[in-house]
Amino acid sequence: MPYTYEYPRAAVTVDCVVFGYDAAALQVLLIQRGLAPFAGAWALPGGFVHVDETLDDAARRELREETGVTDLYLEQLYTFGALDRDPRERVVSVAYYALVDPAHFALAAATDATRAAWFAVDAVPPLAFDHAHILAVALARLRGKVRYQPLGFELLPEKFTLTGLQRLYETILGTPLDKRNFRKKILAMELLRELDEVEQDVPHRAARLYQFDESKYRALTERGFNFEL
Amino acid sequence: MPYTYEYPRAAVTVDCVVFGYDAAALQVLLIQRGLAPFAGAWALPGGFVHVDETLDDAARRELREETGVTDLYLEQLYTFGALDRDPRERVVSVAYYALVDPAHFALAAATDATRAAWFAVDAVPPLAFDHAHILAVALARLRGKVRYQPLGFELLPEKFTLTGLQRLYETILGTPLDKRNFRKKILAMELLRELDEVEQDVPHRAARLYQFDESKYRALTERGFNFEL
DNA sequence: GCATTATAGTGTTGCTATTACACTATGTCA
DNA sequence: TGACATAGTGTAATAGCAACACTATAATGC
Repeated sequence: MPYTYEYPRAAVTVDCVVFGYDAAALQVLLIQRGLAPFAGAWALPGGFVHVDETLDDAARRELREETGVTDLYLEQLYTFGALDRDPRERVVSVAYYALVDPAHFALAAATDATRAAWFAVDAVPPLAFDHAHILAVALARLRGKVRYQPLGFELLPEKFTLTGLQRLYETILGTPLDKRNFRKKILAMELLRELDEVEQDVPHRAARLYQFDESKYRALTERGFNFEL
Repeated sequence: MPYTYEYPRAAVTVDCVVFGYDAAALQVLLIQRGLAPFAGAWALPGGFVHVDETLDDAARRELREETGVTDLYLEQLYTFGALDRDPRERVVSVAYYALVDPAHFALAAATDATRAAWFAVDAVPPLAFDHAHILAVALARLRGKVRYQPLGFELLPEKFTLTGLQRLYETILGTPLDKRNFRKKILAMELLRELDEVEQDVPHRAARLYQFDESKYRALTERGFNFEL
């Protein structure tokens, strides 16, 4: 049942840049398109916004449908509205970026229409549409924001070692950090709960495990505290 | 000539939060709506995005048409997609925020359809749609961003005094700043060109005028320099 | 023209935060 | 039990930040 409008309209899509951290590299979740345009090419998960769902809902729905990822930190990134981003028609895309621990869930099985896989952010294949550009913007945002918001924890398992956390920050920021200074700073913030557990199955002295304490963070934030580096 | 689509679609609008600085207060530019919905109410300037213009172009066009403002710093803010933001139909709004020196241009004359005026940001009338929310988000962004990007200069005349610049920052940030420390810091950045001119028509010793040096800023930025406070 | 007023302009010091840096401790494995 | 791999820990020098008050200059009014 077709709908009629007085003027031609732009369609609205959402596209999601899902970051994960694994194997000591920052990864991004891509899907392989089954349909034209760009059939066979890799692309960011995403799709058209339904008329009865919010943008956030659309982003979560597309992620669930196309990749199986459900539980994640999700934040709007930017809205891309170049005239020729989609060869079919005028499409405005509201881009989101998301952070997730890849070990925490299984990717959706491949279907006829789509297949999902992780790629290291510095080794992504050519992407459909303007998705390479969107990815670049998302990376810049992540690198900028991770310095003054405790986002890094979203990419790690619930329990992690201080060295693991440091490696993550080194990977995202692209610079080595001093071990003693890093630990001093992080611990001084009192955002971490020290657990009575150590990592398992390592061929050397095991490191103590820590947990991010969301409630402490919220309490501190209300008192004007600012996370930094 | 109506257009037909398979599914109902969201319409796309742009809305602009235009900040100005005058009379020692931060101001926002509003228009009074002539048409339903919200006829007579004040609202952010904005309107529907044409199918053959980018989002940025649409924002600039609406500003020109509705307010007469043409030359300004304009940046995308956030995209609002709640289901009921517009009582007529589903409308997704890409919001922009803009900075301008109000003294630099004249507001567009009132027409049957619209009338533009400045309001102090802490004394705006009730706004149409979700525009009060959009304004709040824009203010938060401005307050956050002004600390690490030299945005303040966009709100001032080309030539300004150091005290004027300090007052602006105090107004936006809502905190008093130390005069000597402020001057030291700003001058140490070497972003300002010191002019051989002083302010005119003041009933006391006249202050020296300075000018923001955009090219110096770009040069420094490329070398990893970061504006702060 | 002199006193008043209003703002411009200017340095130093103590404190805090940041950086740079190297060794001992502990567990695993062969 | 020795070799190994990583955990875990403190200090000193430096740089950046915050706090603070007086003199200089132009205009105005008497």
